[in-house]
Amino acid sequence: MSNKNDSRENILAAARRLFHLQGYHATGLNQILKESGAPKGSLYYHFPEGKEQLAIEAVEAMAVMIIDDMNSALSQYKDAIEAVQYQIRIIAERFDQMESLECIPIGLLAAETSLFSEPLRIACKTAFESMEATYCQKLQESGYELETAQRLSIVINSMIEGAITRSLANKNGQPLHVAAECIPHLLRQ
Amino acid sequence: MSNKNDSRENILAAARRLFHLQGYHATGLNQILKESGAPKGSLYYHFPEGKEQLAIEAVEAMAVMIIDDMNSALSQYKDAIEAVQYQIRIIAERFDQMESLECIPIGLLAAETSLFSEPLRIACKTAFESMEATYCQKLQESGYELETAQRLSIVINSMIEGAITRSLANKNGQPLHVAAECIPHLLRQ
DNA sequence: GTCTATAAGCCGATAGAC
DNA sequence: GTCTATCGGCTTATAGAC
Repeated sequence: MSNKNDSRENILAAARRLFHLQGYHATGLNQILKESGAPKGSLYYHFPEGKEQLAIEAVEAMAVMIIDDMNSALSQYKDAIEAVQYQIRIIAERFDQMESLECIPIGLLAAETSLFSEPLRIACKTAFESMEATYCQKLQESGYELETAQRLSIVINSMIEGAITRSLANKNGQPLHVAAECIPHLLRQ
Repeated sequence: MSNKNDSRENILAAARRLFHLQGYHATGLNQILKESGAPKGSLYYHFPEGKEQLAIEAVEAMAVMIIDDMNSALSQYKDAIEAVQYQIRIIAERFDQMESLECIPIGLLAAETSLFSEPLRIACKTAFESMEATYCQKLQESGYELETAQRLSIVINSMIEGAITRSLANKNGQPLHVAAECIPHLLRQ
């Protein structure tokens, strides 16, 4: 009863972490099982559709985590421009210290799997839309009209995802810092 | 003599195409060889360091191709803002028609391999820098100061990479079209 | 429900014939 | 230089004991 949930949750937590860090194709089920401590039979009992189902649930869990972090950053400033800048700078500093790079973009999974698995593509798309809805709400609270806020949310999200990838290649947070500097120009329109 | 180059070039061309379309870990050497028609022995003769070397050279070849496309798009308009918008819209239309999605972002390879292979990370970083230098030159020709042009080039590149990924998840070019609309606000500063 | 043993196939890489 | 046969290890997935 509680064991069931524990086992399932352990597998899912390891999957979320590893898929987020390494991507879909670089992460093997054996690695996930080793890290979670569960045996292979459990995985297929809890996730009968195998790796694809596990990845879909992992993406959903990532989105919850990311949006949680976003909200706690965005709530630090009332003004949307300052809030988004602050959120980007928090991510940038992680790259400067090359610590806890667990937050590699969901975009990696999206790009890897969009032409490969339709259900996974939908899961990534839904995750992106939830993230954008979070920006959208903050922008509306700062006085932007719904339609403008929606368009800007997509651009902010794209820019951050791209800047994270760029920062990975750079091995520092500079591209993210530059992105943060541009937010005022992007949002004052 | 010419056979040698043919074989090598065939392998490299297939590698470039497949890595660009599927990413590093999803692409097997067997698939590359099958597509290029070469046997496995040839691959290790021409690329003695194996898959990693092949991917590095493939990334370099991708960058050349991409920059070529960029230049022919950017040269259509004298004004940098219009030129970049035009370039983005060309990519967006490919996604609208879901055709020739060979141009999946280099960011996929960068994100996949940055924490995995240092030489590959450097190759991706260098590719990004070449792309940014191309934007930078166009911006300088439109009157931007060097330092401003450099910062903006990184942001443009990040935004496009992110918007391509976002468009992949969306299965249409809308995020790229929205990004193109934002270019004037980003560049009028 | 939990776990093990194993299947069937692909991976990157290599040895060695020609 | 070109090509084939093969290695050891990994992959996802399953069958079946407990």
